[in-house]
Amino acid sequence: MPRPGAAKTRVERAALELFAANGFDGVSIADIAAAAGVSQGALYRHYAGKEELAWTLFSTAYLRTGADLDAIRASRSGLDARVTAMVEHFCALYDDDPALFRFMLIAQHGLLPRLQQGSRTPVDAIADVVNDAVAEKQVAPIDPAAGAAVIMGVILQTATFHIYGRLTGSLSARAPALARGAIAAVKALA
Amino acid sequence: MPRPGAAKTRVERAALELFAANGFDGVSIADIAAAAGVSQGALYRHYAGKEELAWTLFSTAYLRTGADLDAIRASRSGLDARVTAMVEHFCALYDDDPALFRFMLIAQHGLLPRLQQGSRTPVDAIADVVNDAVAEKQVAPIDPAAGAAVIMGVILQTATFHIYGRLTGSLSARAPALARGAIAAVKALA
Amino acid sequence: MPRPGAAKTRVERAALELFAANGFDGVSIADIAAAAGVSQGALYRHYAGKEELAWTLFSTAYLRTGADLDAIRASRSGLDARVTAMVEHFCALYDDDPALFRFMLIAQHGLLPRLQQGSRTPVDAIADVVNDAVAEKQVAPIDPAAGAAVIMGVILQTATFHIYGRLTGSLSARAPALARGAIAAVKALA
Amino acid sequence: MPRPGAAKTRVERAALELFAANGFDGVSIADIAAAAGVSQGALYRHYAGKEELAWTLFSTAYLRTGADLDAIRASRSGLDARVTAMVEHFCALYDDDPALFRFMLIAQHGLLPRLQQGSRTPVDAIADVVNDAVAEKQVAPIDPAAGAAVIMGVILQTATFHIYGRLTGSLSARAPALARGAIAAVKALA
DNA sequence: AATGAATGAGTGTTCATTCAT
DNA sequence: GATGAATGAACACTCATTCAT
Repeated sequence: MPRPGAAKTRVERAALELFAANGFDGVSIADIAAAAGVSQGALYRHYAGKEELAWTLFSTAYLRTGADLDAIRASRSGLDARVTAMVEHFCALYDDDPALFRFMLIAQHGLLPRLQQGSRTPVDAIADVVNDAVAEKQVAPIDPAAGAAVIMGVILQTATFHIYGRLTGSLSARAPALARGAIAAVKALA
Repeated sequence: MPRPGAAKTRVERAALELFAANGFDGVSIADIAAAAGVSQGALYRHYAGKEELAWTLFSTAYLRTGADLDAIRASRSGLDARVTAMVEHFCALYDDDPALFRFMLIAQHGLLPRLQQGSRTPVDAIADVVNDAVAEKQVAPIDPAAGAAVIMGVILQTATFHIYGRLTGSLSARAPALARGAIAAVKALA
Repeated sequence: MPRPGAAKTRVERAALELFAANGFDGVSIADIAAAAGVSQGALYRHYAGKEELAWTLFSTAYLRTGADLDAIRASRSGLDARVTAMVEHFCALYDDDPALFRFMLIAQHGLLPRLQQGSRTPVDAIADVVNDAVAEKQVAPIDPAAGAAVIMGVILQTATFHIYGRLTGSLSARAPALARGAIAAVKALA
Repeated sequence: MPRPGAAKTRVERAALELFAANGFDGVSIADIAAAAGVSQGALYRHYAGKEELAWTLFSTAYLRTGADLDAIRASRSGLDARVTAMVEHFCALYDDDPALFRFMLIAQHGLLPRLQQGSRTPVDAIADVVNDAVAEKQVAPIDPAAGAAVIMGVILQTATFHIYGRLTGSLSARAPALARGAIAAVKALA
């Protein structure tokens, strides 16, 4: 007799791991239910369907990350400090829960278009940091989205290489170098 | 009464566009056949199955890109010149055939593990460029894979932003800035 | 609103009759599902696939028959008594469930090789009876398998003729004559 | 440039071997064409379809065997001499072309019903031999079909055991014993 | 609340057959 | 006459979802 709520947590964790490993279409409701030790029907008490389950997992994690980055932006000033902290945050996120990170990386292709306009995504937070830096003349005028692209590219591609085994070891150990790379890249864009 | 061979070409183009837009699992053989104006059975004369069709499209494009980058590396010297030419190459690739680019971006998650060891991928070519630069003391010693990650990240994430509409206009116009960003990022890694 | 478990039984009966009448490849899952009054998908809750369904039906009936013949051998002595009882058993089997008999006759061509070594088949039981008779000098030395062949041939070909309408009436009525024929054939082999 | 007619022969041989090994449904037109070294389309110049090809092979061999047995019956007298010759004929048939024998054994389940009434089958020839023996008081009165069943059963089941490896060596070597068994079985039926 | 049997639409694939060349 | 590309109907099987218990 497990305490209520435990089932939901187990389902979410199982779904996350399976989605991360096999992609959305590579996982069946039967897989998730089996991994979570729950009946298939029970899943539908908590989620309207498979898609909604994935969407809940994704949007929660994605918007949470956006909020975290917003908090970093609010608590620091200056492009260098902010980007450094953000890169560290991403690296810690990856090291703490690679499955969650990989899930976000994979799921965006199918789920990003579903985000309602105005949501604060990680991209928005980073673009705002770039925008601030331009406004404060820390960097020459550039498109904030273009700046956000190179910052995220440096991080995410490094994570991707790690997933595929081209890089090993903790990502956090690489955070300082990645931060330097991201900052240099933004400044060189202009 | 189309001439023979035309069917195969039409199938490949249709498959590429559909895969790029909807992902491998989001496209059925029926979809491809309908888009190509061909019967479903006809597909199986040219490909052993859906997976093999996708694999052929992917590996052809991916290895072709690897070969192109190897050619660029062979025809130039110096980190800056090589990376600049490579970035230009990627941007032109994207502008010429965004569907192909997006397909490669999407398909790697499922198909990369299938590449046989020793194939020359785009990553290998770029990593070799970084390795050369280290050997020639153009940059301080860094892991070639880490260097390749930031270079590819700068390019691919920018392309991704373009796909999702966060950036507009031709990517080639951004090539010089991206090249500067990529080069600066690599040099700052050390 | 049929009670649970009824579906499985109905599926098995429908499959048996259809396989007996049309052969394994002459029956589709759709046929079986329709005859059983069940959806196609429901079949897969009970069996991994069409092949496994046929295999279950066959091996159950075949090994059951082997066990029955072993029991007959254990409960009697002497070639004549044993063969007579076995022939009666086969005839009763045929009369009780001609579809099952015909299914076994047909299915062996595809499924016999799948029997794992060491299983007690009807052939083994009969061959052992012949072997015993040789050991006890009731018949001159012959290959037990050759003896089993003629005994089974007498029975099975008679059943086959009945299936094709060359013989009519209950097979059990013919059992005594068949038993005499089978016994005489074995003894004449030497 | 093979001489005309050669293709048809190669097709028939290939079809026979494949059908014998894999059953009618286990062989595709593509398989046959490939094994015969002929295009798929070419098959339809000689046969209306796959079924007709199988039917031609079967009816030719089956009716030919019937005719052979009729000839044996015509050229000899007495149950013993006739059955002995017939058993020898079957054994020689098996030894000379096991694939053909196995094909006939397998194909009858699907194709026998297609024989038009009045054709002289092997069964008819053997039943006539039994009938003659009854008429000539060589055996007590029995149903000719029942007699034919035991004679054929003795032969065919022995052949079946040989196919499945339960018996080895040439079948012709077993012909005398089999003939004795078949004759004894018929006589014991009454 | 939870189960798991059942559904039915959809999937990738096969294959006998046709027919333009 | 021969070829092989193309067809289209069938096939076994999967799976998200529903619902009686």
